[in-house]
Amino acid sequence: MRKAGFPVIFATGAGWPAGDVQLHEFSMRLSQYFMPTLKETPKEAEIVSHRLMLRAGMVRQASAGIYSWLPLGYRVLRKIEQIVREEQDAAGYQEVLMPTIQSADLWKQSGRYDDYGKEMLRIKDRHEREMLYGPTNEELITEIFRNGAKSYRDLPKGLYHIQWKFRDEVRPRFGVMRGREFLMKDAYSFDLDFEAGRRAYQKQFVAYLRTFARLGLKAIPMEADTGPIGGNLSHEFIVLAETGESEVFCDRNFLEHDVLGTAIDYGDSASVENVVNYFTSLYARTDEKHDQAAFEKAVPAQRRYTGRGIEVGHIFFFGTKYSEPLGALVTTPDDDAVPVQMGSYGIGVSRLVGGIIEACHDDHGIVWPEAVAPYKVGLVNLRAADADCTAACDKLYGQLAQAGVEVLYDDRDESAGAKFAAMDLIGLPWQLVVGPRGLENGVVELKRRGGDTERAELSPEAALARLAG
RNA sequence: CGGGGCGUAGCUCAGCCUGGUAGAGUGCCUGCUUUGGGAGCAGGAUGUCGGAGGUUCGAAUCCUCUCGCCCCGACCA
Repeated sequence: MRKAGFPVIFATGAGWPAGDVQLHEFSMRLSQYFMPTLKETPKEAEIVSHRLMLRAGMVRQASAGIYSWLPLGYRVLRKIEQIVREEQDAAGYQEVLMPTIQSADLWKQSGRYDDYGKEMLRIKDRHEREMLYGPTNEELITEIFRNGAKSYRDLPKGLYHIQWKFRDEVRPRFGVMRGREFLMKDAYSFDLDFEAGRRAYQKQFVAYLRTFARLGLKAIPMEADTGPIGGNLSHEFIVLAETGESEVFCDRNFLEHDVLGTAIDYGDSASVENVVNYFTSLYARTDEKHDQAAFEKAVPAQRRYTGRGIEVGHIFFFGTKYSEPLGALVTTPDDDAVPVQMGSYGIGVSRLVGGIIEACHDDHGIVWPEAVAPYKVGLVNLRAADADCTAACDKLYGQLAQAGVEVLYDDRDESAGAKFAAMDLIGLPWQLVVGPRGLENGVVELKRRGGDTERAELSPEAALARLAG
């Protein structure tokens, strides 16, 4: 969502109210939006994020663990994706796009065609060739690299893509948090030797800290098992949420450190390493690895934090695990041929939508962090049948859109209660409430969605200034 | 893949035990009245009762098979 240079489209065709300005990038009338909200919770949804996503009209289940994204949900997904993209770019990674469907050949070379078992969705094409819907992309990216880079002069390199993947989970659950089809960012680093590879790993470590902080989350890096991907340098990033699947023990210093407040120079490996060293020196473990005695020894009582969390990212350094069997060799300055050193770095983009809701909601609905909210402001017209009230709303709507403030305008002829409930449910950070009662006194009401119950009556001009500022 | 549960209106669910030809709330449509926290009254539309077979004069209901979905466990971004 761009902040400047936004497109302005004047509607002239049928279907739009005559003379109305349509600013698709920034604004939407609820009367025209496809946002099928539900008053009651569909029975298949157990956990809060799944319930809220269905009720808010963000997604619909297509089949077990597979979802369609409706406009509201897709907007959030794209915002998360964009933040992830910006931080990958900032860390010096280049975006590519690999296919969802892959040939089995490379997977046989790496030996994972058998290892992956039934989780891998196997397909045959019309020529009876063995294909698969990619559960991940190490093999393919290694082949791409192998064909395009031959020398140490081509290193280091970092590539990433954001693509749908499929893992045929035995038991998909928790809505988009544990779907079979999911959107994932995966990045891959290519370096000449272990030391350079370790630096690449550390860059991603910092990029992850920044990414999750920008998403409005507290994410804690924890030493992790390497799982079927293999290797020995690995961290999981766990987002704190009361409803998280695993119990987490950590030093409170994690929660208080502001990574975004620190300027990062990715070109300065010493400063990157400092950040990594700080975070890896603090105690942080999931219940599986938790050692109460070690916890008490490492962390003073007042700094001990116990909570729950959801895994949203995982980074690995795995050296030559794929470059060796797949023959991704580079020539060294001494004219030797050595397998390239690799790491891979995943973020579950679609999972994050659910993860953020798990971390950010209350009894009334979602409470979006501003960075990923589908719209910044919900403009509520309390009396759509009242000409003056509607005129005031229409004016504010146009002004907000022109100012580049993303606004969803509830212009429906519904009861006030229904509108408030819908706004709370979809969780936009600001509610701008306009009713005849306030207008008599020249004021509108501006409410902050969420904990701090910030709420003020002020003139429309002041509200506009506050939101556009 | 082991254990459990559920499929009846868009959504939540009743009816099933004890067979007689389908209901409620909510949502949707129309009209009127309302309007600051999911409004009121009146009228209206909506179902291959998940599917297939069987038993029966007759099946949402009983029997068999099957498909789908959910929960717990093992597994995982």
